[in-house]
Amino acid sequence: MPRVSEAEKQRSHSRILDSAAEVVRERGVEAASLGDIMKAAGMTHGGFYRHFANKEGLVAAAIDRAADDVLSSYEVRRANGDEEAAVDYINEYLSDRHRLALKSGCPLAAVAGEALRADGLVRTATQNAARRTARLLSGPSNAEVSGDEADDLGLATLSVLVGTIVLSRLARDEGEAQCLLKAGARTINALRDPSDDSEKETMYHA
Amino acid sequence: MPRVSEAEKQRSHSRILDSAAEVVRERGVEAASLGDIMKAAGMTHGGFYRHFANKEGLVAAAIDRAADDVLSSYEVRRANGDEEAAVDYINEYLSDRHRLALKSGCPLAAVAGEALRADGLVRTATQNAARRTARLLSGPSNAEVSGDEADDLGLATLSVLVGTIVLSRLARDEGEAQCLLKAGARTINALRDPSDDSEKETMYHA
DNA sequence: TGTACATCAGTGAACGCGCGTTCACTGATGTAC
DNA sequence: TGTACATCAGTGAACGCGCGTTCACTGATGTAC
Repeated sequence: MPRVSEAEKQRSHSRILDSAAEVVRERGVEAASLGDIMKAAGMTHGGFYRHFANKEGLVAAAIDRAADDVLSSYEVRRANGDEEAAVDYINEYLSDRHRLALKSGCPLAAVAGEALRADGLVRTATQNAARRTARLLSGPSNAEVSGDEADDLGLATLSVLVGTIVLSRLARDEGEAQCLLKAGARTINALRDPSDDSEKETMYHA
Repeated sequence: MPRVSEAEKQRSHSRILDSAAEVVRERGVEAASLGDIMKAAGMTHGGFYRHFANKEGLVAAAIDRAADDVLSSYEVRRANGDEEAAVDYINEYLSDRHRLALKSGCPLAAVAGEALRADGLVRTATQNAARRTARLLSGPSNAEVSGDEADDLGLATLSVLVGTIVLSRLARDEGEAQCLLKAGARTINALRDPSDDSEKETMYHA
């Protein structure tokens, strides 16, 4: 069959990336084999190196792609001044749908545990995903609220989201999973809700 | 050299378990090889099967052991009515020492990301570690506070701890790591501090 | 517009490697008398 | 208390397996004339 047109090659490239973004999230970085990824992309393993330098390069690109998949639309909304973007992201994040959809969910929740031991491209890609997500979740900064404080809210929210979804996926039954998701939502309310009288509330009555 | 006395065998068993508890937390479940674990225990790989049925059995036992290492003393304090046990555990958990001590730290933070994809003994051992930790962190239940609500506080706190430490270990520099740890501490204060006026405060003025 | 040819995307066999596991072996341990 | 012997903890070579990676090959694509 080969060779194939340049347009076809780009489509192959996309299919490999999409496939990797799913398989890496579903199985984890190490357990995701190039053979499985290529098979899911409808190709054989030998063609892989026409598209990526090595597995590390693919995984890093796949994490970027996964982050795009889950974040882009919310980032656009927020950039357009939609103040509900973060809230909607949080609600989707703590949903049953997300808990059960490992392969199409947040890449941080799927690979952070491995990435913290990695270096090079995979670590960097995961750090970037964390930064983007924290930024999406950060509070508005203005005259009363420094950028640092706003960033802190993003990091705090992200920590709750990641910890909650990871533990809910580990839970031994549905009930425990539901408890965790609800507890996470309550924690984030305590963190972000203006009715909270902690120091952070000042961020929200601008 | 072989054979070796029964007492010596027990010591070997302990060394393997200790070694596994460290290597599994440091490298992760999959990346922790029996060869490395046995070498760190001062033995060769062939002797392993006199002690454990297979790698899965060792890893599960190692997670139990790691949970004992980090939890036991706090569990004893709490069982003896020491109300500071949970607070001390939280402070230790969100410390730089813990962030940098992956191999002697909380096994959940080290393996939860892998365990959520596992089944069998490894998943169960990790779930047990989560339950024990959540219980340690749960609020006191009494006439005013149901056991469920107390448990919820434990799960909520645990989610914050795990999410925070995982992300702080992934952080790209010291500053970001510090921000995360501090943000986690603040979140937990908002969750547990009596000065918080959210519904959960009632747990604390008994 | 055809023709000749270099390029290169994709195939599938092959590679070395490290893994978990098995096994024949050794010799001190524990036991039966 | 000694002696003879079965047990078995630990060794190190060997196993099959799946992995990431390499490579000779194919034949449609893209290009030069």
